[in-house]
Amino acid sequence: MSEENQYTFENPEYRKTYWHTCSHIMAQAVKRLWPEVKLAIGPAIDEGWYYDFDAPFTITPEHLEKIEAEMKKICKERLPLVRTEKPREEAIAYMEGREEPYKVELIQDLPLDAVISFYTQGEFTDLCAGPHLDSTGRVKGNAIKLTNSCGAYWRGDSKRKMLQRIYGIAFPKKEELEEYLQRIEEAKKRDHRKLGKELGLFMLADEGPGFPFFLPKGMVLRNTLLDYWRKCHKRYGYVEISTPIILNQELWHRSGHWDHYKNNMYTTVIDDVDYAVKPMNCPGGMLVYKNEPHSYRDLPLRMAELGLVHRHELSGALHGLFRVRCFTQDDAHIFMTPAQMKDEIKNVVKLFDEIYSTFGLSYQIELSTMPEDHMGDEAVWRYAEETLRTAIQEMGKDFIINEGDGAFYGPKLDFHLADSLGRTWQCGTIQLDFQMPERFELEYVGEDGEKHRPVMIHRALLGSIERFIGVITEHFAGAFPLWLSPVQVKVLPITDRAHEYAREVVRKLDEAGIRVEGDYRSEKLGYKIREAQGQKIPYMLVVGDREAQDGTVAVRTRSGGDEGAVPLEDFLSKCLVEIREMSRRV
RNA sequence: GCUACUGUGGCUCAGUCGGUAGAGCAGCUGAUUCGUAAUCAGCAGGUCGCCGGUUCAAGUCCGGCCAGUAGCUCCA
Repeated sequence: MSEENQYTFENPEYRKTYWHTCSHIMAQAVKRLWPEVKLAIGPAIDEGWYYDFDAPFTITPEHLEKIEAEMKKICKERLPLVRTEKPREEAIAYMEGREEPYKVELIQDLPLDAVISFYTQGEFTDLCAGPHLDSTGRVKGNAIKLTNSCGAYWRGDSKRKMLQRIYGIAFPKKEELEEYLQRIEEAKKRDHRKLGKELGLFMLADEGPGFPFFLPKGMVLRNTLLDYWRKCHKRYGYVEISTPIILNQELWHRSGHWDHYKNNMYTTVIDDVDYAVKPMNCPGGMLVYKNEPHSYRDLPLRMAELGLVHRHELSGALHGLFRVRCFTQDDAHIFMTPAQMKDEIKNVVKLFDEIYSTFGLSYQIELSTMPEDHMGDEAVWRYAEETLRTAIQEMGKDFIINEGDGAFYGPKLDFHLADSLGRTWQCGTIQLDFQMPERFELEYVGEDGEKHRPVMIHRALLGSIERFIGVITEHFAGAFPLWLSPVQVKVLPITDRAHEYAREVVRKLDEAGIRVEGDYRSEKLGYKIREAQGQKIPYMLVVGDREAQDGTVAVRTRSGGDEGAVPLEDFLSKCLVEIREMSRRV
């Protein structure tokens, strides 16, 4: 990092320091206004900071305004921030004296040899490792915005007290703050819930919270996506199966799901026998594998399934298509010999890369390791984790480690994609599983004529079809590439005289396999364009007397406007090329 | 599930201090035939999320439930 760059806002380290100091200023403001409020923690985050408080009243937007005003004052006071260190007992006594029980708990939980440091600004002192700006005067008081307040559990533990969290953001210049807030507003317009409604893609009903309905246009999108998915999977050597949605409870006991996942499972009774609705597809896949004997020559055996699963998610977790209670996983179970593992993982990642890049999506990989609630012994887990790690390292991929976040049957690589507001959602996942083959006693006959146990990969690429459609809706802001657009071309006759020719254009495009509609209403051209534009239809073909005469169409794109008249045949062939190439041009 | 907030025609939203609901768009009908982002007129459409309470009177106040939103927890 160059010297002059060190103290600019572009430097992420400096930015974090700036926001961390803001969080202290906010806590100081809160303590000045309401001394009875207790302090919990207040770190800088990727965009801004938050601070958790235990307040005897509900924090409302009016409170936030008062806090902002007080923060402005503190900035003007130019209070120097001074670091001090205290020995453990003294530190505890100090925070006890200040009646800050949460701080006392934090200090008590620090390792015995930890350096315990404090930062003081004026009358306010907080337990903090730092670093900080040297003065509250370095923070621009009128470029601070407290964005919202909400509940948050103390130490992230849902069994402990719920505190009140205030989120804030700040910039060195007021214009930058306004620009940031503007950007958030723009991003909200791309929300897939809003676009899904406007574009007629999907709906949710009170009669089934978390159970999405697909509307005709959404169904075209979904089917087109799946056609593409099937083509790719065939090329990568997958076969496709389908397994039942409901299977008996004995099976779920055998798979381990009952022990580890029953809180999220829907159950039913058929002829006095207990059944469960599948929350995952694997047990069905195991039964298919066991349906016939396998030779090492068959491996790796890649069995894909577009499996509809149901999971009882907490009501507060539901979120449009991103978090639902029933969804279709583009699942696959790959059975292989231990020696094939690493190559097969790479093969899966290669397929992921191909499909994600078709949409222009970038991802972040997380390696999730053994959770507390797991099956199987640790050595096997560590071996599986190591295999996943080396496979992606050898492919030159970056990843972060998510300690203890694996599935109960094995570690996994998760592929996270971002939504319009930068929140990331797990889509793809590659999970290595030594447990399930054991539990289901899967076998294959090896070269040596002996029976061996295969290893298994569970993987989902899009993750959930629903979630993925939500992600690409936001990614494209509803303006899907031509090949994916529910309606690819809209023909707009200018007057009734052009209707006959318009119908001919529609027929020709339709026969060529283009998804085309005509707008024969008695409305002005501008009105029809406005509506087609709002529906983000890639191509509008304006046809009037001139076009009917010449056998042409006046092409208008949703992004570039009027492109002039071309012969219908020329438009059609260009269109077909664009679809075939799955271009992301428009 | 937790904390807070929100819920008015298909959509977006008004509705003051409690006095019995309003607009624009969409829809329908008619007129208009108009060349690149909204033609005009008329009509129709709401037990104000649901249940209960307070009151002479509740969209409005109170309670409970349901659903949604933000975040937490959890997760594809």
